[in-house]
Amino acid sequence: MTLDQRIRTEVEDRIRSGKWRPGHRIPFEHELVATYGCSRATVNKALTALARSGLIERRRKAGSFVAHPHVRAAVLDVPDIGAMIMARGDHYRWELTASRQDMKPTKFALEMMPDADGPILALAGTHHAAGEPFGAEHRLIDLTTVPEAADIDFSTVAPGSWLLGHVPWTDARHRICAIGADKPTADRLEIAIGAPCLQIERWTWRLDRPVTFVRQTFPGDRYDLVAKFTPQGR
Amino acid sequence: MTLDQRIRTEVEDRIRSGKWRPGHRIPFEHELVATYGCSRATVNKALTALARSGLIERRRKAGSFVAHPHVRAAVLDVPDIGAMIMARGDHYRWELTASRQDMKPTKFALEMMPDADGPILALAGTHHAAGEPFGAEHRLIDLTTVPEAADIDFSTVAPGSWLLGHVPWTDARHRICAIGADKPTADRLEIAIGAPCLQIERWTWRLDRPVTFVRQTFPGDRYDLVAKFTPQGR
DNA sequence: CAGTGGTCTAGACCACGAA
DNA sequence: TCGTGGTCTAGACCACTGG
Repeated sequence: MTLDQRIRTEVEDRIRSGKWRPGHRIPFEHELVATYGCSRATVNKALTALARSGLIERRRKAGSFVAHPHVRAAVLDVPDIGAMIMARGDHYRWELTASRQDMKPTKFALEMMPDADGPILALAGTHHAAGEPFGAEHRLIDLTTVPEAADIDFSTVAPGSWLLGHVPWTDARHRICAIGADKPTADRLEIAIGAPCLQIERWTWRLDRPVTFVRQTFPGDRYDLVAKFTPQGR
Repeated sequence: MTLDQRIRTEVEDRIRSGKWRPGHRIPFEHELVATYGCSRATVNKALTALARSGLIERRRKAGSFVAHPHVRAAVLDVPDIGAMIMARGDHYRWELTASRQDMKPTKFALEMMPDADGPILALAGTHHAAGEPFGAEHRLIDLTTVPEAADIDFSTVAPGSWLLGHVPWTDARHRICAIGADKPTADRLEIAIGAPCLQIERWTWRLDRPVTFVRQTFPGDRYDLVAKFTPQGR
């Protein structure tokens, strides 16, 4: 273990154990320099890392303080659906049920991707796990941002998998909610109308250009989102 | 803007714009030292930050490379429900409907908090927004880890708010799913039995000791989870 | 105004790993 | 082998800000 790691973990341990409560002033840099017998750069590196992770706050002239709990952030893995299904040992299949290329955004596309103004590729399909419908997907791809998508055969590769591997993106936004299945979705997923479903909508951008919008609908009993995380602010 | 920030953003811009594709070798540290006319420590600081954020990978002797997209991580804000409701301008009220202290974990508690072995505080209640039921909550608090909780009046303060401000935690896990409302939940939320609901379960630990388990159930039309994020690996 | 953290320098030694 | 990144040092100057 390096020295700056050691300083960081020793400070962190005192905070996580509650020995240093929120608001407590931790030793000045020059005090830690004396304690550890190292240079100020090393102490500074350790404390700067703690500040960046949100565990402490630093104020010039005043010192460094254990941060108060503030916003809690969860790290939520959102893997490729096909990879996820295969990872748990089930057979995966993507079924493309509709594909249409519009030169101008349709009403639905304008609503979901208000920044789009050129041609849009609209896809619909179903993810199958172990032969059973697993989730329904509606997707819009902005062909101005991703012209290559026009030439891809999305009946053989799921659009999510292809985009994941071929299109860099810089920002994304998720919306997660519970809805009752409507008639077309219920038919595609072979469930009852009104059955509770988890719906995930994701918008993806690349440098302020919209890349794709996707709405995925999963029967409530077939899909859980799981997130493990540690606090950002204390 | 500091020099290391400038180096970082200039490298980052080239990557995000696609000029440097995944796998591209970025200049060696000593080359950037010559380019920017600064010391190696400054270049190292910038590149180390980029590596920590997952944008580049660094290999001794070989150099630094633009990372390939790998796992996508979403940062999901999970604020205090009361604070969230008040933040959007609605009146918030917490209604405690049940409170029980068990010296030994009940069957339900053992299922949800298998590590618990001592007294458990079991609470149930409803969050109200603008006078309407907003979400139902079932909560277990491990009184061995959080003995202070035994003396708190949870009819006046929501347990989530109190725990958030008083109990440090080190790990948490979320599970998010869609379910149909059962009879008791439907009654409390004033919705139909079977109506789609978003259910969030959260386990919280402090240094391997269980702190609390909570199951929150929200009518599907009243609660969305929203997550904004940027990619970790490119 | 004085002391803190923020940043930077010009060196150094070392471990790793590709050649 | 030997160039790379990883880490560290002993200094320095400065901006900010609390007393």
